[in-house]
Amino acid sequence: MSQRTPSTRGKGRPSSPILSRGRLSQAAIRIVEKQGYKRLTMASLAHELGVSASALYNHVSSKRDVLVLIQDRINEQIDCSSFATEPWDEALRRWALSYRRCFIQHTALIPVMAVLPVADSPQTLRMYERVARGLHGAGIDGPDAVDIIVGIEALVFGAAYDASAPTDIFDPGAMEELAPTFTRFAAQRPRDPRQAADRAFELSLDALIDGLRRKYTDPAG
Amino acid sequence: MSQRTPSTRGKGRPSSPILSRGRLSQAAIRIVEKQGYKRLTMASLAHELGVSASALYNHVSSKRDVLVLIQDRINEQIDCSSFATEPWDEALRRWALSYRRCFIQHTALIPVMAVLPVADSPQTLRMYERVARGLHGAGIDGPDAVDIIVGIEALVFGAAYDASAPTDIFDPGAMEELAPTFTRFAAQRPRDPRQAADRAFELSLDALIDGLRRKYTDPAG
DNA sequence: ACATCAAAATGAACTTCATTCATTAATAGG
DNA sequence: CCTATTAATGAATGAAGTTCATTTTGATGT
Repeated sequence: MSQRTPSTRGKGRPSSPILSRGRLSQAAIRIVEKQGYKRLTMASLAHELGVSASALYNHVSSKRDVLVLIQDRINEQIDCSSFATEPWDEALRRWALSYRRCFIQHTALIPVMAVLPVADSPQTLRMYERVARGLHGAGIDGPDAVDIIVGIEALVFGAAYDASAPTDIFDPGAMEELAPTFTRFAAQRPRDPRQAADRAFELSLDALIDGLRRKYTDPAG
Repeated sequence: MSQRTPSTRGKGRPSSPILSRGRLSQAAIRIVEKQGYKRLTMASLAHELGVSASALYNHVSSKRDVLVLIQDRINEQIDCSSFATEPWDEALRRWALSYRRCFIQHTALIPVMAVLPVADSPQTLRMYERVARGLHGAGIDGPDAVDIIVGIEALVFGAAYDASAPTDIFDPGAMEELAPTFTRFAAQRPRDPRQAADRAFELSLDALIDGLRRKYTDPAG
């Protein structure tokens, strides 16, 4: 699965290391941002780096590995800083908003990430640690802290898909009579699908966090 | 995208219709349940039906189409009946539990479903209608009702992935020192990954619904 | 019965990918 | 300088989805 770090060569030597896991993931992200995940192939990645496709396999063991590398880099951009400054509930909210914002453009990673052992993703682990400490500081411990992380993540992943859904996703087309109530409600949403998705996410996130607040912040405290 | 219904032939006639969208999705589900999504190929599906792969394209326009058909059949199994008998919050809870249970074995469908126009999925539309009516009966209307559906679905999708994650997903391996707090908390979860995932989902679902209850059920009422 | 026409099935070919392998070039250490 | 290791190459493999020209089939109207 994961690769030993294979290159300690050419330290400060004239020859620059042509390939490395770092360059590889950088190039992969470049392709994804310019052309989307459909266009990210081992061939296109190799082309971007000026090598042949088979050369990549000296540094990663599969395309899935490439996706894992990308994922770890994207995870770096998620903002967990609020746990240092805000109450746990507000920090959780900001974390979730940032998390989702980062992954709206990367839904293709979700099936990989969601079942990826944290051991393969150091940045993810760092993120979890910061959140766990934030919750710990608020007196939320043990399995519950992990469950909260997992739950927020689940909502974030699902909501990231929504934001990338097509405009007409709730247009019932010829089947309107099958669902008159739903159709009427759906028609009242914002026309901009992104705005509609944002609204739905924030509604659920606020409700979730409100529920957590009630459960974990002693009402008598 | 979607196909006209092509066969109205052989009604009650001696010759049985060899292929149809119905048989196709039935066979696809059979393969998936016996051998998993990895093994569901156009070739294997054709084999299961005793035809050649190219014959399938007279009934569906792509493999994605096959997945859409499967999805609609699975959606039929989700239990929405509680909206007729229970208060909206409890009904929402039972719906979510059933929804997740149905899709734990079908996470491969999630990337398709999540961005699928409802017009391509009659059973999904029927389900939404029942939920929307249930919420309407509780005085929850318009965009908010849709946003609640979308939010619950998001949580369900994300949580379905969790339940199919490997046992050791939170084992930090060699990086334990990067995340001591998180590691300690994670170690206290149930060993059975399915049980751990169930617990996390129910914790978040309960919190979410509690938050919704507070928002939509007048505390003075 | 028979001719006809459209739907449906066939098998071969095409395309796109990821991945493997034997070989070759280059580099660091002794 | 020699040698072992590491990395890059290009050709080949194989799995999948998809297309197409052609044939088969079955229902329909005469």
